[in-house]
Amino acid sequence: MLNQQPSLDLMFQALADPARRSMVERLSRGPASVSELARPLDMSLPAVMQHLAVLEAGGIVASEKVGRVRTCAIRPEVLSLAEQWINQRRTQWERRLDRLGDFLAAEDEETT
Amino acid sequence: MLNQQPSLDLMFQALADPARRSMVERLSRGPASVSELARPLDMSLPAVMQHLAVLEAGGIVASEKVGRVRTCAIRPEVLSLAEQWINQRRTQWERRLDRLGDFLAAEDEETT
DNA sequence: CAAACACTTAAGCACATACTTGACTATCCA
DNA sequence: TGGATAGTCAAGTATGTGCTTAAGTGTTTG
Repeated sequence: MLNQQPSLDLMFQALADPARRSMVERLSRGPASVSELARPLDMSLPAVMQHLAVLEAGGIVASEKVGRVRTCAIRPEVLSLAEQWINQRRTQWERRLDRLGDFLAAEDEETT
Repeated sequence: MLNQQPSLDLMFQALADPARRSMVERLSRGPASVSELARPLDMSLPAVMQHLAVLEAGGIVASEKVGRVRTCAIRPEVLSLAEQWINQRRTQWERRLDRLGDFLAAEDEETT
């Protein structure tokens, strides 16, 4: 299938859980099976599957089943969307601060 | 007060809601009062206060009350932490892909 | 001083999340 | 073929989230 026009809601939601971030962290070092993702997590396999579903719903991760193993991988372009949203708000704020700084400096200049 | 050593959990959690992102978006254009944040949102003031509390718990926003108005502002350094977490996973994945590409290219070179 | 303003608190409710266990289904391998 | 492997489905439960309304508390302002 491999569709996906993911929402920021689901993307950030997916990243808001330590188990899911641990899975992403593992996947950032390369593809992995479900049980590989599960190994370091102190919870049942079904629980891990549910986390995986949340990551897929957020578009952060894609997976494909071959034989009896499901292999998971990161979707970096979606990760990048979340990154960009944050970056845009942050830099807008910081540009505003800079302009304010310039304004205050100019005003100071004027009065001296 | 102004303490804060925020967790990724609470940061991403805070960003995972459209009302809260709308508040951040508004704040990225400069400080605002609670009712200013509430104006475009179709919900009661108490609901907005609860969203604000989530944003503060995540460290994304700080606020201070002067007289009867509470003024809110973005904490860009915290926003930057979330950004960095994503960026690190994404670039790690992409570096891996690059190395893999190099490897395949070299292998191809060898066999021709 | 009284009314309007800008929150703030508390309580309650519907729905969503993060698990669990138990049972089941396909591969794969000896 | 039969057992181990890797994953999946279905329920059930406890806790968390996102609202609401109703009733406050301080702060201006006419």
